[in-house]
Amino acid sequence: MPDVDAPTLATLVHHLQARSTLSAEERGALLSLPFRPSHDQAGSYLIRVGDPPSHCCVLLSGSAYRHKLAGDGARQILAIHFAGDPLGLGLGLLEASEHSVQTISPCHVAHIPHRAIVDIADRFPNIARAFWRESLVEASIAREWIVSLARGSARKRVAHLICELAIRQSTRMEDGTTIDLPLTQEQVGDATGLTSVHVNRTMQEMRGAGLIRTDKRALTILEWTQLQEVGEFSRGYLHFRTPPLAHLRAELPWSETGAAARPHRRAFE
Amino acid sequence: MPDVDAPTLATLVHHLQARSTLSAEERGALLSLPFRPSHDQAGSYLIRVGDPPSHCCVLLSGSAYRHKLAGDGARQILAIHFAGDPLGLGLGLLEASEHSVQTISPCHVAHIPHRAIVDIADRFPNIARAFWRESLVEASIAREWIVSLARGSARKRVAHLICELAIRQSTRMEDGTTIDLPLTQEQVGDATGLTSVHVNRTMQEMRGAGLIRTDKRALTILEWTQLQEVGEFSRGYLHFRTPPLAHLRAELPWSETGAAARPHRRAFE
DNA sequence: CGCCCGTTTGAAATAATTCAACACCGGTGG
DNA sequence: CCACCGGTGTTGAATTATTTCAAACGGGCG
Repeated sequence: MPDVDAPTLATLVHHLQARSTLSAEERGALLSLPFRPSHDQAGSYLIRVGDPPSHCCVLLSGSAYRHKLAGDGARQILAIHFAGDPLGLGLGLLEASEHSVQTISPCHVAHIPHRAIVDIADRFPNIARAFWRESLVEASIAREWIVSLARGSARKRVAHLICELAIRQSTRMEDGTTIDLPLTQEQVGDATGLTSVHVNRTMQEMRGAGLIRTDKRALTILEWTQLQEVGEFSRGYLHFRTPPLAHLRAELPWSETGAAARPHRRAFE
Repeated sequence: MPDVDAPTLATLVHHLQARSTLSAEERGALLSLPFRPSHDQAGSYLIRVGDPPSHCCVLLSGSAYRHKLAGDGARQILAIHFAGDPLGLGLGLLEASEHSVQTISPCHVAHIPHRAIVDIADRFPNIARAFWRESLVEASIAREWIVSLARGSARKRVAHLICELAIRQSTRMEDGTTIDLPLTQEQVGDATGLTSVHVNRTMQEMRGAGLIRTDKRALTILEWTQLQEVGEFSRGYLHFRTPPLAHLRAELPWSETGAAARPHRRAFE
């Protein structure tokens, strides 16, 4: 029962173009990458830790997360992914993935052999740079998560996660303030390093303060500016080329210089 | 007062070869990259957040860290770097760095123009892959830090940091068990998301338990296996091609399958 | 209808922070 | 030479955010 038109990698091209400039020829080369389409139900593993890497997955629809298991069995979510996101683009350059990728909702996925990824990168230096740039941005996002998780209160962590998902979804949003939060509260906890119980209380508090409203898996941001303040969120680390949507354009007072305001935690020298 | 021979990028080549295979021609091309040497005292900024990227820094000697300021002014250290490490290799592909790099000790640094980095990557696809691989490993390390910081007790976080530094230094270590920990306890706290007070107590406990010994900035690992257990450390995420030194080769029981032992935190599906 | 998953609520336990003071140590200047 | 000094490490006691455990609730779905 095929429920979509013949799948294409157009969403991947769209995703790459959010941060890289591609020529028509390069876009064509990307669109003609060989791939195997699949439809996976919620909870399927797309990449398993330790797997010998054979292919890269592109999400054509649905959402997924990367995660890793801590020693005590707790699951730490490392990133949330939506349609268009490539998963494990550069995996072919490493011996094994050190984390797993699992679908959250039912997903359409395109599996591209790593061989083809490396080939196209060798033929088109600009595509190689776009792929490299993707990895740089992934690293940047991971570092931002480090700051959020290591330094932040529960409120900040949850707010920061919501802000990130909002900005990353903003390229595809119609109604600008309602985003797709495909996670259960337990999964939000796994992403923010909190207990589901505490996530619950935190989100209740944020609802009570009028910052957000939730309805099933849809989350509406009522006070974008305040939410950014609570999450100490500044979108630079996402390295989007395009400006954000107008209604999300509010800027924050936070900046490196401004942040140095707290004196007793002075920087080195 | 030049205190070393004419500086070369040999340490960079050595660093890259820990994870990538390079031909003689490629090594030669890397060694003939143009660069400006500098000597910077402890605490100098090599890269400042928001800087328009102009050059990549290679540490020829000394140590440095990347860091970011949280909204409340607290400093979060994101990575520790030693001689040979390239800092901001791919920065030329982004509009601005989203974090700063600061020297810890006096450092010799080679500044390579980004233009030259991109050029050599375009001419040698295998070097492009090596650079890309560096970014992938950086992202992998950042993700491991996420797990350690979000999920770990103070003991785990500190032990994990020590283990990582030990393995990363092991390619250059003579005495295998004594490593260079160029950080003050406050800086360890900034790296692990803990208070210097708590770092102090935690390290005392680890010394008391006979896991480590410290002498100024030198740290001796007395019980490598136990330290790895405490830090839930498994070196895979560093993606070294070469096996670790013999005395560090002890393997851990932790693995994805083993970790699933704790039942009530079951994985999705 | 009953079941399961996710959410909500409460109370007790705990890890880590905060604040404050003191000890140590190498360097610097009187 | 000693006195002082700033940075680092150490210690103690009170406070707090978050976890843990446990139980109940609600709503969609077979």
